[in-house]
Amino acid sequence: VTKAIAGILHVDMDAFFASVELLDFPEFRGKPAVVAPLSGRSVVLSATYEARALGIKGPMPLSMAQRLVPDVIVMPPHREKYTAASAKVMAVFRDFTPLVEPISIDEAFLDVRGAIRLLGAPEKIAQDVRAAVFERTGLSCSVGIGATKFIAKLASQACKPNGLLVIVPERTLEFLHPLPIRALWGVGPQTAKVLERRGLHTVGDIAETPVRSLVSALGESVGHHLHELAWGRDPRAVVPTRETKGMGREITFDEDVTDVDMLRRTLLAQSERVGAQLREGGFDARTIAIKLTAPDRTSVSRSRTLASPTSVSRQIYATATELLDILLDELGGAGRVPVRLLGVRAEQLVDAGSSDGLLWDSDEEWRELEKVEDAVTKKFGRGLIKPASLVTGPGESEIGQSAHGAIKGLPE
DNA sequence: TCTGGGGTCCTAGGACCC
DNA sequence: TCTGGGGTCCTAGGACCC
Repeated sequence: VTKAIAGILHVDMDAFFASVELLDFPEFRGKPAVVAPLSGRSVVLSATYEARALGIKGPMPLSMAQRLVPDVIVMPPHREKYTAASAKVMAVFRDFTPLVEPISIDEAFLDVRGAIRLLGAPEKIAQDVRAAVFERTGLSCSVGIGATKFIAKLASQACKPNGLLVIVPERTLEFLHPLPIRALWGVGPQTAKVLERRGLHTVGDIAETPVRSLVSALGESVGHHLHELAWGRDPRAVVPTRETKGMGREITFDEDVTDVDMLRRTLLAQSERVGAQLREGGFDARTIAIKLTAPDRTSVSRSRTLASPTSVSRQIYATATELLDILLDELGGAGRVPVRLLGVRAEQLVDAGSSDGLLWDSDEEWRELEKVEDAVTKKFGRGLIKPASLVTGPGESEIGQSAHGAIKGLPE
């Protein structure tokens, strides 16, 4: 056991999407503004601190935010800009230590314990990181420092925005125990309800509760984990690379959809994207899953493990659409099931090339595709796939292009 | 006009194998 | 003919994170 040093940094960008947009729209600076798509069931993806001060927060429905602040500025999202800004920021982090673990598009852990002799105390490093991020991107961030990932993360939450906070090991419990249970990583609305019912309100309450009663209430894994966190213990290391477990696409329709052709068309477009993403990452998927939610937001999923892994979009689609047919039958029959959300996921990824998946589609699949295309074109007056979904680039092999050609060429 | 989309991890039952 | 227990895979569902 090494001596505890507060040498883990958690860097969290401030109001990331909104701040990136403000680089392009400086006239909105200082005003309540949010990033949200302009679709029917949109939620707020990011809000400036001026908007938060007026009560807008988190993934709140846009309609609610607009009711709260009628003149709130709504900026539509631009994912590519956030991806690019994120890459820049992560690159800055790697100038300070190779031990950078991105945990989302706008957050990362940095283990700087090995850089202290070279770059100075963690607090000094954190200031330098903040300055470098601002210099290279014009964006501000907050940095929490602690002896563990969890404490570092809590510290960054506590000093937002544009802040820096060190929690030294000797004062960890003093900082930790008064916090509400929701502050614990892994305590969401459901777990909080269970704990509150038992009279546990603060992290200190959890710490005082015997592990066995936490385990009996929450299960083996969560029970133990929370008890450890409540004592500031978190053995998880900062891991720079993690393997991808799965990838998927899903969409919530503006209005519930019962039309089967529309559902299939959606699965086809999603399968295209998932296939392209698999090929880009050099993966084949062993398992294909679909997910569907009803208007009341209950969700069901069906999955199938394939005889041989694939990254071929049309194979993904063929599996997905079969699963959809099965599911619709179970739920009341095709054309009679209103669908709020539909999605496809590829799971159990293996390295492409380690498998002997089919490269080309069968005549049967072609005919199936043609039928769908015809039906959809008749119904909606346009083809299956919007040009935007035909991603080209390094990930798009001859397979993707064959799909491209097939779809563009239909119907002749 | 009250709830998105990208993920990860855990649990639990049944099948199957040894 | 009867029998236990452990391990692994598959499937479905749920909670959580940002």
